[in-house]
Amino acid sequence: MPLEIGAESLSLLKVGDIARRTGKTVRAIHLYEELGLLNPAVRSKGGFRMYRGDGVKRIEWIQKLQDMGFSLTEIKVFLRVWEESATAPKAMATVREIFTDKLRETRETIARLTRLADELSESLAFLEGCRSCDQGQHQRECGGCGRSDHEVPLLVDGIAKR
Amino acid sequence: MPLEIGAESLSLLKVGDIARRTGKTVRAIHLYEELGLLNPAVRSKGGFRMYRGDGVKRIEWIQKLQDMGFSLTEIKVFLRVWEESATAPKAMATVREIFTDKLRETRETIARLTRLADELSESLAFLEGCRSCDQGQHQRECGGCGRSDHEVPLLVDGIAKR
DNA sequence: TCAAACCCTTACGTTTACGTAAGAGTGATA
DNA sequence: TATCACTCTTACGTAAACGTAAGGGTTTGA
Repeated sequence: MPLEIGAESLSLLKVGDIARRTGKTVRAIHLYEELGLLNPAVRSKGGFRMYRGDGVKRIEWIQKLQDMGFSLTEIKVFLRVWEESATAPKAMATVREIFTDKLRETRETIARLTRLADELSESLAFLEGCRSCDQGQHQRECGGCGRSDHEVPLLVDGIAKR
Repeated sequence: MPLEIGAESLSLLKVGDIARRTGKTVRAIHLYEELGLLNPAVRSKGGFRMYRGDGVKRIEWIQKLQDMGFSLTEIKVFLRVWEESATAPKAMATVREIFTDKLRETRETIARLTRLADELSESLAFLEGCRSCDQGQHQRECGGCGRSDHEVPLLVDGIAKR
């Protein structure tokens, strides 16, 4: 008769194993548990958290949502909504809603960052002209060059003020 | 003989004025001063901070850099580098460097967010198929439908686990 | 059975960009 | 001169996502 404990521990991972496989720290995993994002499958009789392989998947999922800009608290809400949905289609509908919102938000962020990148490019183009500035001029006298005010981008203009 | 004080105060702004014109709070402006990002032009004899109009520009500049992802501390370094550059062209070279770095970083962020948006779209497309799921099925039984594992996006798969 | 390597809980620390409150003085106006 | 709105300094509070340390058990393998 084989040892049940041995057979069990073959497929169960300790928190440190999960940490290594996900790149997270043990502390982070503990935190996720405190927040209700991930529970160990069982505890060893000594109290060790024992996880199944899908614990790794759950953490990768959390990571991805974090990358998308969800806070851990939002992720928690996400899970609760899921768990409280009586039927699968209803649960999926909620998930679709959340994802749709986040997709819109992400696209807005992309648009905003694109505008900022454009501004940066403009500023850099403007700064090219500063190469030919009188080499001995002190930075405090910057602004004294011939370039008219309205062509100075805000990103550059703000520095020299004061 | 006109009152000098009157003439002065005509063009000087109190911290509350600056706050209103920039949408920042008084506390925030105080913080910027603590961090060395913005100093009042003078103090009234009673100790009130008095700013010139370019204070507003400086704050708008700070706001823009924050939008770009600079921390206040980074902005401070930015200003110090500028102030310590002996000549204008040298100062501008440093600014170009910082902006170039940030531009690259911003583009990387845009690329990352674009990939995430794509993943979201994929997941949403997948979830369309869940509309036709057996209406009575409980969410806990999700995954029992005929769809093969490898076509389930991580963003969806991670929810149902555990 | 012993030791090294892990794990447990509890709880305070860290960073960022302010929020908020207290107690007191200032400035412009009636 | 009396107000009332504003401002001053000082200093503790806040939210997020862990980091870190302390004191003490648990596993596991030699």
